Amino acid sequence: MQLSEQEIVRRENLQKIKDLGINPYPPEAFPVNAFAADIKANYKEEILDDGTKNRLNYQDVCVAGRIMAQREAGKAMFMNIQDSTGQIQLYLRRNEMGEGEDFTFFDVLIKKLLDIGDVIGVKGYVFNTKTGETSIHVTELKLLAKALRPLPIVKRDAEGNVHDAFTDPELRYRQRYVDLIVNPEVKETFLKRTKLVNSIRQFLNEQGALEVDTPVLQAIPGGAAARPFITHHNALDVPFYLRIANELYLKRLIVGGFDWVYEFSRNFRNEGMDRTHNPEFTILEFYVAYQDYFWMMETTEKMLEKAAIDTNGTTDVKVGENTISFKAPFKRVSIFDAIKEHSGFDVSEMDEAGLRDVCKKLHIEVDKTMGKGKLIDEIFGETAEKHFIQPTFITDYPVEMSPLTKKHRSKSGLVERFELFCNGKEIANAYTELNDPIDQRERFEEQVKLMERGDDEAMFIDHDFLRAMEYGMPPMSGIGFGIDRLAMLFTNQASIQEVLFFPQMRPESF
RNA sequence: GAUUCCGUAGCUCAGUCGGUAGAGCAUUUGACUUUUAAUCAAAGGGUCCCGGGUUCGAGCCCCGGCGGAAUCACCA
Repeated sequence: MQLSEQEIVRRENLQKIKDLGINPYPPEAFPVNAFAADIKANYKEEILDDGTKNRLNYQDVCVAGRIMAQREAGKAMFMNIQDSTGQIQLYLRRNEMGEGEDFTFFDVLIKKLLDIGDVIGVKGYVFNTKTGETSIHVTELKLLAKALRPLPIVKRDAEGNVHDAFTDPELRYRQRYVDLIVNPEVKETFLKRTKLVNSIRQFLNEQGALEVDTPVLQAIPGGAAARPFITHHNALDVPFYLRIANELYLKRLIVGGFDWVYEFSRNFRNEGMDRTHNPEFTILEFYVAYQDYFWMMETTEKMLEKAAIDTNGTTDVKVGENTISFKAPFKRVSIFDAIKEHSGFDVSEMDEAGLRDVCKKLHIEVDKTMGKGKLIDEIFGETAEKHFIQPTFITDYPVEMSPLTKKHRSKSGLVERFELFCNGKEIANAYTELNDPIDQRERFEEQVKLMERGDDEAMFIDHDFLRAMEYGMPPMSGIGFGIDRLAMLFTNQASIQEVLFFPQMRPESF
């Protein structure tokens, strides 16, 4: 291994620390009793009549964290350490750190052998410096973990400007741990993502929904139209697919008698990667017996309004140039009205030839494998989709592109389906679910025809799913939310890689 | 998968017309007992992503590859 100058110095320092009889990776617990952010927010002191200070709290703290900066000042020293809540300054004095006249600990270990990046624990008392910085006056220091690689040094000045920011996306994503250490706003983004997920989970649990787990390894990759990853089970000697959706399993559970089930489903799709697609991603799906897609729209509004407030404290979310309001209710527009409004064409009564003609006039590329449904979807995607910035339900899709959806109660050729668009992107997809097993079998057979026509994303027939439906599937409504995209919206990130801790990358060679 | 752009010290970046490789931070040595982008003095640190080619001479020009980003296609 080729070591840099700084790595060699740190390895030498490690050996010197061992030579001093100090374990650079001690096993025993360190009794942390305070955190940087709490101390800085809550420390209090008063000035007495004689001018001396009376420190009121945090006079016996144990704090652990990573050294982020060192400033030597003669026989004293300042450090910034960073714990899970933020940074706080340490103040150390030579004559307080030794035993008697032996100042080895301060002169050698602290001044020479500790480096930026090392994890330490300190005991001491809190005070305010002359310049007003709340700091820990350290009386004891313990090395908890020696760092052998130098961190990127990011500096922030008094105005809050960042200097020498660690920005290279490749390094940030491949070494997310470093990104999280030196870029506090990255940590913020992920904390928000978890707040969002917690809010949704809380909402669903309070409504009486049941969180469940269903198979990731599936013999038939159902519930969506996408290319799957394929793997192999050795003992059974059969192929398995990583799930592209969990829809058909959740519906089986509704057959089994649960009224409302949900799952945050990690799905896998073997498709291109870009700033809105990662090969593995998270969809929240839930299915609710005896409800329809109108009820689902109202539930979606409630859930997202709460999620916005829980995540950002307000229903307004700033995304790039736009401010998006998640205040319920959301607009509802049928897909045909949306197309008419943004393309000028009324495609509601058109056959496949008419649709192909419209595509030609709009200069939309199509191929022979596309059926009526896919053509309509294409026209919508090219002309209308990007205009829906505020949350909008696009409703009543053509039957051809919705093989799992119940036919519309009053409009022939359509199904009871909506997609929720936000900032010009789809973030949810919901149906009044098809529960007629004869109809479902016919729809699957239509998919087989599409497959034969060359559509490699058409759905497989899942015979066990049909069997379950034949036992009697309660009417229900179901929905899927793109959780990563929701997280992007709520954290104002333009790239999915910014809301995934470890986005997929080409494997690194060492 | 296609196109465009990018790859120089641990990090962030300069590098002119093709002519001995530069800065700030970090590192090392020294000074400083309330500093905070600490300051002051000095020093060290490079497979210029990899491999070819052109040239007397390549970080720079040409070709191929690797990695990343953006746009497009597929998709959520």
